[in-house]
Amino acid sequence: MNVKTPPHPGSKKDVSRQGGCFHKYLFSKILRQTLSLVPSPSYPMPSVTVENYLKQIYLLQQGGELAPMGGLAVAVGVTPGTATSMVKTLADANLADYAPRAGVRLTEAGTRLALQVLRRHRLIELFLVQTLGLDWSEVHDEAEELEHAISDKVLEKIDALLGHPDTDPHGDPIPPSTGKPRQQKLTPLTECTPDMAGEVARVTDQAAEFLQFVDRQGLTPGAQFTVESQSPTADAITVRPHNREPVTLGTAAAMKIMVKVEE
Amino acid sequence: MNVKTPPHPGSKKDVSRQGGCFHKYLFSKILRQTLSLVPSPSYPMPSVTVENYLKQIYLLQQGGELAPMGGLAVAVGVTPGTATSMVKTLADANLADYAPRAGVRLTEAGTRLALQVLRRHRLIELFLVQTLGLDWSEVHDEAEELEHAISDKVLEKIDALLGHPDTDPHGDPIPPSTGKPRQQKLTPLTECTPDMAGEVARVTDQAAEFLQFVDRQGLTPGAQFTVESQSPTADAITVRPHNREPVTLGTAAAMKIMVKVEE
DNA sequence: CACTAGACTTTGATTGGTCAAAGTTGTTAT
DNA sequence: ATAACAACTTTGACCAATCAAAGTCTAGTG
Repeated sequence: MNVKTPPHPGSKKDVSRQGGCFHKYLFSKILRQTLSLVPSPSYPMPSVTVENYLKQIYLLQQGGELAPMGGLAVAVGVTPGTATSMVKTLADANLADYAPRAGVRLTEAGTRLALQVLRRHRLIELFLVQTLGLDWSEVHDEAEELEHAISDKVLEKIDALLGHPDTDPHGDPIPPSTGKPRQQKLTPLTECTPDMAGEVARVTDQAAEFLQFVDRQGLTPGAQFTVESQSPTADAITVRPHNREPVTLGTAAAMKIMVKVEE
Repeated sequence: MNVKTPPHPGSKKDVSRQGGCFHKYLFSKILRQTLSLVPSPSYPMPSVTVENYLKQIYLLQQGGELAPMGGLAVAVGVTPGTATSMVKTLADANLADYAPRAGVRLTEAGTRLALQVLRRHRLIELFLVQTLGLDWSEVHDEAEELEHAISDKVLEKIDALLGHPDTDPHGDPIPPSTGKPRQQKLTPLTECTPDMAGEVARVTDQAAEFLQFVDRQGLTPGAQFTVESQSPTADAITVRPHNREPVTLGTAAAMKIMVKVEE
């Protein structure tokens, strides 16, 4: 029994990602599970929209918690009502568990897909910086588009070309093609105390302006620094990157810089 | 007066290509033209669908002729009715001239967009072969997706990386970013006569199977050859690529191979 | 405990893109 | 001239994704 879902009977071309009819698939999947005819045939290509929701839920639920619907709506850029209805669809598809008025969490299948999207996104970012020479402040938006268009084959070529890297230009970990993502144990810069030395590991804000600032100050991932002063009451921390002028950051900014502390 | 079309009021993210609301744009464009407030502000991003229709119309109308609706429907993989209604939309947008029951032709604006799509497609193909090492038989389908996701900025980086090439791996000309595409004057292999020598310049069939065959026989673009025999009645032509075994092709296949004849 | 503000969901409508099937037209053959 | 056919268009429906606005919870606060 062939379970392929003809997207549009009579159409000649493989419309694939964009055109794929996810909802029709759901039907056949439920059928298959009910009848227990096929083990677990890996999901066909979800729509760009579904991929974006999955990715954002993944990013919002970090730590096993439920992602709040409001945050999700903002993250994917839709109204709350739209998010609700889409999340219900994801739940029907067994990609997410939805607790009305509480939030949403990815299932294992959903997590797998989200990690694939994230892997595509981050490999593309690194590729754009490393191979094509774009600035790290502009690659996030580019990757946002490309992550939905690139095939596994091309992605693995890029991965190989880059030497199977494990972080992107912002220090975000690139999930492996299979298996669990590595967990980094990093400290936010806000928790560093004077005289501590460390290395910038990750910048958790993709806004171009912030990234350009970080770059100008010499605090890109890999940069070594020493903490000069820190004061929660003054809401500020001053760090000196090696061979650079010291920089003073407010707590809000410092929180976005994750750091590996020297032992 | 700012003419930007907010895709979804209140949305934070730039939904850009996929989400862009082309029809709403049309409205504002008509407004602008009517009121003569803005000169001619270059079209905003058409949807993936519109891009595909424009590309296929361009490819079908080669020679100033009208592209037939049936052929267009097959080319974009939709039913004839769908093609009709989409072409009407393109005509309303001044991207195409539509003659009911006769066919469709791109306007200048439509042609400009189609050439951009084609440029993206062909540069991507070459990039995939040259930089990422994919086989020339598989890059067409990959590029079909990527051509709608890549920004001008990334495209021009790729163009530079490849040294501003002017043909893709199949010998198809890469349209320049502005201005008219070059016209090659090539001969189909079917029109070659015995003892003529020439060079394969272009293979006008993107089917993987055919491309693999052509590759195995040593008839990829750039290959030198001599015609051994030719007979329209036998519907066949035999050519010998330099340093290779001779190959006999039927007319249907030979027509797909375009050739530069030695003077 | 009763209210209220904010978070969330529901409802009803819209849009772009599509199909199936019925209707129309232009062309060719008899 | 007319019949038949293929190509095309029209019509009515559908689906995914969305929004606006009205409705409903729920967690606090007084």
